[in-house]
Amino acid sequence: MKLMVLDGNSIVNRAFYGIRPLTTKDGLYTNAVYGFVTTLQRLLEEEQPEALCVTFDRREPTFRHLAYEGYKAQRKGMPEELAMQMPVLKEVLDAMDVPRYELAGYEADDLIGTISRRCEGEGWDCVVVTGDRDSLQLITDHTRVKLVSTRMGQTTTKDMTEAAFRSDYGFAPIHMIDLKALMGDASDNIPGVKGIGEKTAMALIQKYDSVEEIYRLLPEIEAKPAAIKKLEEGREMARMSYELARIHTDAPLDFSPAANLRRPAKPALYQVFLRLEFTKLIEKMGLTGEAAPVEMAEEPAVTGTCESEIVADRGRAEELLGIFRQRDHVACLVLPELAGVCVEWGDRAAGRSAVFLRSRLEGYDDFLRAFFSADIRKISHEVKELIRSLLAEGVPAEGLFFDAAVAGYLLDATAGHYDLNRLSVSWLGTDVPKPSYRDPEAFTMGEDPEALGALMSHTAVLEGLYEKMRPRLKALSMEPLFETVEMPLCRVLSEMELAGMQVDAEALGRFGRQLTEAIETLEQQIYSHAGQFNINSPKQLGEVLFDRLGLPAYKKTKTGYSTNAEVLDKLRGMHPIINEVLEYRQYTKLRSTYVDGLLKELDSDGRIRTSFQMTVTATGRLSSTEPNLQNIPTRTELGSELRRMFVAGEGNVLVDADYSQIELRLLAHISGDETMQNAFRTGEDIHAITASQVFGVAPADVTPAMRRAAKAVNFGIVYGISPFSLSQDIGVTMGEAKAYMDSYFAKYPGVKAYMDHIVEKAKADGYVETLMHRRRSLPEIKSSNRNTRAFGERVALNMPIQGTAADIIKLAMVHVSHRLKAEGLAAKLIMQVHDELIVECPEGEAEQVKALLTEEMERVADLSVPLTAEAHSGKNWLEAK
DNA sequence: GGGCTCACG
DNA sequence: ACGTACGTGAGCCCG
Repeated sequence: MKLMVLDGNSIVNRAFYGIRPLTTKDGLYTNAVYGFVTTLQRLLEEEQPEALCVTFDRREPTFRHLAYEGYKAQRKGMPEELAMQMPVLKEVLDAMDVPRYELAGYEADDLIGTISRRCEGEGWDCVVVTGDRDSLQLITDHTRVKLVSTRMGQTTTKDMTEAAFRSDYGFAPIHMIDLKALMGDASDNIPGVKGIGEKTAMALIQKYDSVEEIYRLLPEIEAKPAAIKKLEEGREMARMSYELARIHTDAPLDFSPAANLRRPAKPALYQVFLRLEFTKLIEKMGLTGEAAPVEMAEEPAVTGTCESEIVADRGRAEELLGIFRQRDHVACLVLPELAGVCVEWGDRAAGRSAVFLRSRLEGYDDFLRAFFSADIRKISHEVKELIRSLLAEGVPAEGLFFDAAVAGYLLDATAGHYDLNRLSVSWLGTDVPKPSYRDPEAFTMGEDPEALGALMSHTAVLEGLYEKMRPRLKALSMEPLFETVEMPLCRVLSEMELAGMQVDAEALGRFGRQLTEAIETLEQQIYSHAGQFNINSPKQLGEVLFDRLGLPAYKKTKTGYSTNAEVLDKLRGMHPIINEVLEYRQYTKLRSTYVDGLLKELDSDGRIRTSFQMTVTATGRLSSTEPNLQNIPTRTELGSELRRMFVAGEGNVLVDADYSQIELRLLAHISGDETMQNAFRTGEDIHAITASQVFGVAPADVTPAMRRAAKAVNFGIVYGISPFSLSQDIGVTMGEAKAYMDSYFAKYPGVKAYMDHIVEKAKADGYVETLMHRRRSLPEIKSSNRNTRAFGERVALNMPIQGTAADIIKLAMVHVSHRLKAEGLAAKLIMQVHDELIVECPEGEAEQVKALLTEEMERVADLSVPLTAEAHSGKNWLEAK
């Protein structure tokens, strides 16, 4: 029989510092609890112990404090963000029915010591889990310590048995106490013997085993005279330290291993996890909310008694459409492939639902057209996807005015996921597990009542979400952003995704073959220097460059040598292999990500269709996936050749319009800095003007190097700069970088003031926002961890700027799209790359479209500086830039 | 699945 | 002493 005992404080601390701040919608910190629970789950799986318990320290002083006033005196208190999680953790453990032990006057260590001895006394084995090496003294034949350590963000455990300990330390575990008595322990403020360090102490204990023995033989022991002198002087300290380091195994604890046998979690655990929004864990641990008080318990279909129906005749469908038109709104979800529509209406007390299935309802297509017309107002989930499937079937798709995923994203942009279940958990406190479609066929035929019931529950959740989220959007002044930007954008993006971009597949193929030739040559050259190896493996490449060829390794990563372009660049000229590897990397990147990657995504009509993600980024930007068309190369000449492969369709051209310096203009506007605003009003090259002002030279005397430096500072400011990173970026010393920044801030005091102000404001509010009130909550900024806090400060500087730029271009997209239609043009918006829009249109429309694009893009925001956009047209993307 | 590298704004 | 610019996505390696 085996009992596992956790050092609660040690594990929770490790979890807290190992995971980025994590909060629920209501601002409750949960990262330490989450880390603790996942660690515990992993340990249980690994060890499969029959019994389990956790020990905690208490705040009261212990006998150690009484014995020595310096004991742990310098140890800092727990940071507030961690302290507030402790009661929550205890609640979780109680709900998991895991016994926990704490005792005034004793540390967790002493309780663990006591527990392990009692286990042994009753013939049990004991596994101690802790990050603290003190506990190693407890190791015996029947007690093992699992040391948990976090290095470089990686959590590893090391099993310390008696044998493992001996091979590491060279003496028996119990003499860990003696070791500590000599060398002390800075973290607990155990003094040890002054002047005796780890090396000497280890050697002494290995030779003489114990402090007692060392002092018994003192004058004659084998050690340097200086060490002997120090030992003589430190005799008292050693005795005291011994007492401090010795873990007590006789605490007055009411304990027996059998009382700690593992028990199933209580139903309360589900409720607690819901509150903490641990949906992943709920799923993984298979928790259910049988006891959950859910309005939806009286759910339709499942019981068969409710007000729900599968609509199988035209007349009834007509009748229901009439009812839907009378209502303020209804909720709807569709099945994959548009195989059916589930509609829910009425309030939660008297909800009704109906399912319309293609397989069961004659005239289903007519129903779709009627239902998705503007006279029925609908709330739904993932409206962009819904509109896309409707448009693909030729159904206009109107009247969708609320998307729960998009609303959820606006209300918490860093939540990460907005599936209905998660939204339901965090907004309604109930969960609606995904229906398992055991037999998809039967389901779409309406013959799987359980799955049908689940679909209806999902639809029913929408109404609840709407009722909770709408007032919240209003309270945060987000209604205009939601109603005039995000919701209309759903349709615009659907249309863009459907349109796609035409690609010259033959040219792309040719380009790929050229790359392959070059790659094969380079491969041979590289092998000729170093023999065959996998050049794509950073590990193998690192070994070749730094071990075999002996080149200097400037930088390391968590796992070994760094071989990135920055490092290799410094090695240029030291060996011909370097240039070859850099070229090889460039070519293989182009071939695998772009040539092969894009050809894989080519549709049969010669066009590539990306998906735009509108609920992913923390700042409000879009992202593009499968394939990502927002990172097509442009910075190198060879790479930009790929843009030649993105072409306009027959008889068409591409019109490309981009904002000029939108983020810096927003910085000038938001910060109110007059000098920077004036710089933009002159309409000249902003980086050159900055250089002239920062370096104090006439505009005509600005050298390219000065402009480069000024540009780097301009960018750096927007990202939340530090002298170190600026110096890295432009290759100057940190002192010089600091000087640039100082003179920048002297020239643009408004920018400096803004930076200070926004950080202060973010600290006070716990969030930052854009001009249109798009919000990002920022728990990081109150962190007690320096690095985390510094990250929060940089985000506070950057998000309002990057996010406002995102607001602006999104609004422009909506306006552009509407105007292209209003003017009866065949032109279509097909692409967005953060500050750039691409329209495809017949050649004859090009001039009109250029004018329309720049006009709409410039008009959407009224800033204190001009907002300018430039448009060009061409037969392909490269030409149109 | 995480780490590294590299493509973009 | 430490770690070091914001926001993304994809391909590849390796445990």
